Amino acid sequence: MTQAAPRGGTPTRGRELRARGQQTLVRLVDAGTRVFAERGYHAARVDDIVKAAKTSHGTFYLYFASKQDLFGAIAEGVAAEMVDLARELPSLGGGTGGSTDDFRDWLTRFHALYGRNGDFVRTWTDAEIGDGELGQIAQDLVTEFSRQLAIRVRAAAPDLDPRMTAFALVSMIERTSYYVQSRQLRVAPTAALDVIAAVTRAALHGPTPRNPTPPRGRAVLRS
Amino acid sequence: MTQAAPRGGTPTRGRELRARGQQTLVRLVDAGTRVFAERGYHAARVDDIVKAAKTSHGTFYLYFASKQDLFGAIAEGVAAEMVDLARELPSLGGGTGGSTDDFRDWLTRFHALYGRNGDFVRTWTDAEIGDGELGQIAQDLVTEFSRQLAIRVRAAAPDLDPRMTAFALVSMIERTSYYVQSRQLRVAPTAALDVIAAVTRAALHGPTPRNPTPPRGRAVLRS
Amino acid sequence: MTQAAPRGGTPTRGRELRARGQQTLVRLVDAGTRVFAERGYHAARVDDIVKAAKTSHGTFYLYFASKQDLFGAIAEGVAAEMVDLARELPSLGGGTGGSTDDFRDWLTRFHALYGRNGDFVRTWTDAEIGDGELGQIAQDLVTEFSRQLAIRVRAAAPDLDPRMTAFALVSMIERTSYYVQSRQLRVAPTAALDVIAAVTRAALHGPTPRNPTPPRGRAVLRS
Amino acid sequence: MTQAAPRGGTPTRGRELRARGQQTLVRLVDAGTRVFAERGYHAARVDDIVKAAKTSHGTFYLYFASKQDLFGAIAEGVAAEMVDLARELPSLGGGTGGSTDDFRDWLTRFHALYGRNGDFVRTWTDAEIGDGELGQIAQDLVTEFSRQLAIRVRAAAPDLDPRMTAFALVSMIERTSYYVQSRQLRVAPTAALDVIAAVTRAALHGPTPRNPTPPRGRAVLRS
DNA sequence: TATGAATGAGATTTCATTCAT
DNA sequence: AATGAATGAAATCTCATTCAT
Repeated sequence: MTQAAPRGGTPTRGRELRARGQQTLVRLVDAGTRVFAERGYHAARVDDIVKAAKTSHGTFYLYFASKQDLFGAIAEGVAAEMVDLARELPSLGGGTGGSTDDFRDWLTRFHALYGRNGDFVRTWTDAEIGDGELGQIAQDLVTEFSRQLAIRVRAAAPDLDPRMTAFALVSMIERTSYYVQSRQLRVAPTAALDVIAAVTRAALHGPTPRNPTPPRGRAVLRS
Repeated sequence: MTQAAPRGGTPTRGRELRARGQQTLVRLVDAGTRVFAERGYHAARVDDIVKAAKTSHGTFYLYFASKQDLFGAIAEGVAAEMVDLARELPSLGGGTGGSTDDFRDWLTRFHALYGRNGDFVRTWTDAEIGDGELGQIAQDLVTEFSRQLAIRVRAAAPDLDPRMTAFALVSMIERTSYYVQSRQLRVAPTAALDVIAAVTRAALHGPTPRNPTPPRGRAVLRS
Repeated sequence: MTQAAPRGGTPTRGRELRARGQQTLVRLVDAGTRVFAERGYHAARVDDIVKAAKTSHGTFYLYFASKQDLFGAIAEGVAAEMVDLARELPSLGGGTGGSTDDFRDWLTRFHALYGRNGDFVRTWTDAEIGDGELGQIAQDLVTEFSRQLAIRVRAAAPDLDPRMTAFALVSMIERTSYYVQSRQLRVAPTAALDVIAAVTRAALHGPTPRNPTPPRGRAVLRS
Repeated sequence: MTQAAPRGGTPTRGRELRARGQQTLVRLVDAGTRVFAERGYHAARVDDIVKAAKTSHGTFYLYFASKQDLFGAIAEGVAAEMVDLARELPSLGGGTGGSTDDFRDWLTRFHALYGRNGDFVRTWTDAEIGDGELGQIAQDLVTEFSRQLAIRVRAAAPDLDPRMTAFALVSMIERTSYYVQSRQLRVAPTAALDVIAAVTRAALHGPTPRNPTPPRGRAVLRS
């Protein structure tokens, strides 16, 4: 999970930046991330961004070809971070080892990363509509995320359809994080992550033992 | 699940609409639904909508106070439909009856409804940001949806935190439907719904008995 | 020589204009012609044009897709007028009739037309550089103009290269008109036209008899 | 015909340039000539120029006060060259000697010079509009050119209005060169120059004796 | 009830010029 | 003497909304 160094848009490509330029670039990327997250892609004004970055319109276009270019640059960085994280998904247990705790830890890291980037990620839907390239980034991210998860699912629960299960779990993980972070679901994050972990575990291996000693002999409830 | 009669905006409120007016109103709502779904809230132009409705700008503002007003009207209708559906969620098994098949059927109905409204629903994120009223509708919808599900969860699996589990499941159901409908996850809808149903069941009651060694003698329905 | 009815740009194409719209369109075209002529293409601001047309920015773009679109529309109209005039070039004497006076009259008409459009035409160089379509209009105009003249030249003086001679004469006619109209050459227009007519005549048929009775026997000067 | 040494703008005036500075100045002037010629005054970006000169914005303004200043400097140089050439116009025959061949040779030199500078000269119309100083240079050039030609005309053909005839001929010479150079008139330059020479000769002295059947005995064509 | 036309605030982007090193 | 970075005024264009018939 490397925090990808911000990467400028067209105008910057090929230019070597000195210290001062680097600084400005970072300020613009940071400001953009903040403003996009707060207002959404369309409502975010270039004016807001340059004000937040304490620079000028002209400077903005020295580093990025357009508002969309900046958005894309940020999106790529964020996507890269999240893909990196996905690749570090632990094994999900089953035959080959890997403990539930590993996954629970990973969820914590995911939630932390989502906490930093989630507001921005949410705006993708806004920005992507009608735009090929941006939609692609988002789609690739989901695809790769699911693919990584599917690999673990296959190993842990060979009977399940790995791809579909992975999509279902990714959906749950991402959206729940969103509801928690957006305060639409007001609970302690740890509690929410526990539930996600439990559902995941149940989906793959069976139910979470809820009481320390599961009522012995209790047959599985008929559904 | 009543398709809420389209409700005009301020300009319409209090006016009795004759047959012709009703027709125009319906045309505008339909056109709006289509255009918003295709382009998203911000990219949708009032011009597109009136063209699709084969009417004029002037007429638009005879029926709706603003673009947002139309969006809100549509959103309310859609939300009402979906809440209606949520209220028809069957019992999820456990002590009090209700079969897995009932839930699976309900999922089919959900998917069908989402098929009609999903594209529009997706744009809520786009429209809502930074806006109080619209965000409220979306939030209320999710809340009510989760509340209804939570009621069933509580009955079916008293040991689980109903609210949090409900949110996790709603997240999964909604997003997966989205991925399927948007063709990002290219699978037969029925297969996807089967997986959702299975995960839900596992989360509530334990793992799905898988084929290789079906629990002998056990009467319970194969999943 | 029909004054081509002004023709709107993309936004207008396909729309039926009512009386009021027609009026506005004409006002914009007139204002554009004036402002472009005064300031040149680049220095002309859309703001200047809409002010001169006593309308608003928004309205401008209701009729024309861009500043260039307006320019092109005007240019096409002007070019059409001038081509029409070129087609009315009289025979230039020689075997098949046609008197010098006819050509002199035509020059008067040309000069009058150039008087109305010349300032605008001058700006073509400005606008055309780097733009394919506009350059084409200008080029087509010159080509057609020369072609028409070449036809007359061929008939009147079969020994001359018609195309090249035509270009040379067109060059002279156009530029001299320009110098006269721009007051760079401060002479009575009629005098200038007389000279042009004389040079043309001399080029085609021989020198103008300058004294009522040309010195008989005077051998043509060795070239 | 001296290639006027490039002359720096305000910032340079009064400064003594060392070898390196001289070099940079020349590079800028060359680049400017090229870029202005290619793109025209308005479309030429200072950025293009400094890139072509392999230097920086900052440096540009060390040598020239503004984009216009550079343009003016180049224009002055070009104008000087052309005026120099105009002053070398040979006598045009008539009483005082001077052969047609001399004029034809001069045309060749003119065409060569125009070949080097024509693209730049063409942009004057673009740059000059609405601007006093630049227009002045162009105007002075034409005036002086015509004045020089008028002197020859007066000597060669006393009956003609020298000033007006000179303008007509200059118009033809310049524009035809332009059409040839811009490839709008696709002919061998020598052929075009022959025609120009012939028309000039005819205008001043009478028609060129043509080969096939020189009109026997018949004096001048009816006008 | 309907509509074509008009509006103008506001958004993005450009680029000649200046600054700081 | 040179340069990368910064500036901001100004230009073009958009589009939700209102007007007038």
